[in-house]
Amino acid sequence: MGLSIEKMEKVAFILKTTAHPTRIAIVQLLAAQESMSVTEISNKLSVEQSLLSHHLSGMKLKGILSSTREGKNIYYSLKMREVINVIQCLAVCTFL
Amino acid sequence: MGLSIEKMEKVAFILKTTAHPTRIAIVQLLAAQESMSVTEISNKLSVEQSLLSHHLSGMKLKGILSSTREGKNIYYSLKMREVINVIQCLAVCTFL
DNA sequence: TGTACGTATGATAATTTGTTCATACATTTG
DNA sequence: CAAATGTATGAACAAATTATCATACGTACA
Repeated sequence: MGLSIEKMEKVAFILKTTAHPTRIAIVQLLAAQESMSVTEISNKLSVEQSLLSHHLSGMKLKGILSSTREGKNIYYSLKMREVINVIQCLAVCTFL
Repeated sequence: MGLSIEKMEKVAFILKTTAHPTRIAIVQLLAAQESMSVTEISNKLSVEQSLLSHHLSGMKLKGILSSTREGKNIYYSLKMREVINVIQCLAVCTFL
């Protein structure tokens, strides 16, 4: 139970990376869909391309997502699947 | 699985409230200890009184903690115990 | 009552995140 | 190769968080 300071910092880091409605929505999509292109995600979520790209590359940098190019498209998918549980954990609270 | 926008915002809200090393440390303490005074927490974590107080009242405002006064002291305790799981979820990842 | 202790509060400063916009890069297709 | 499509990037700005400081508030006790 006693996490080290270092570990707490890492956990905080990942939590921060997840703590945004758009990014939660991205995780939700990729939890259900294995992989999606930027345009697909952008349409689904109605988020402007550039902004979405910033979110995506941040999440990738931090190890939450991974990406692979296929022709003109780049497909993102969920690498750190634990975040699904993290979100589910809270989403399940009826009082939220 | 398909969370509403509203729910995603609420989840993000709680995640944000947790996503900080000091606040994670606070949750850890109160997961193991039921309740602690501000001074006790401050000593344990070596966080300055005023800063700690800001963290604590924020977390209280957002429903994560609750507090009760006992004489000169104010004791905080964990109200939303789900956050323990949220943290545990990530802390368990060996790659973190 | 006044002094000491524990805690909160509010202003401000410092830092970090989020957003927008213009533009660049990569790939495919005509 | 030029044009079109999909995506990334970087700068500039806006907004939110975090930290610091001074000070106020509440309670106990001499």
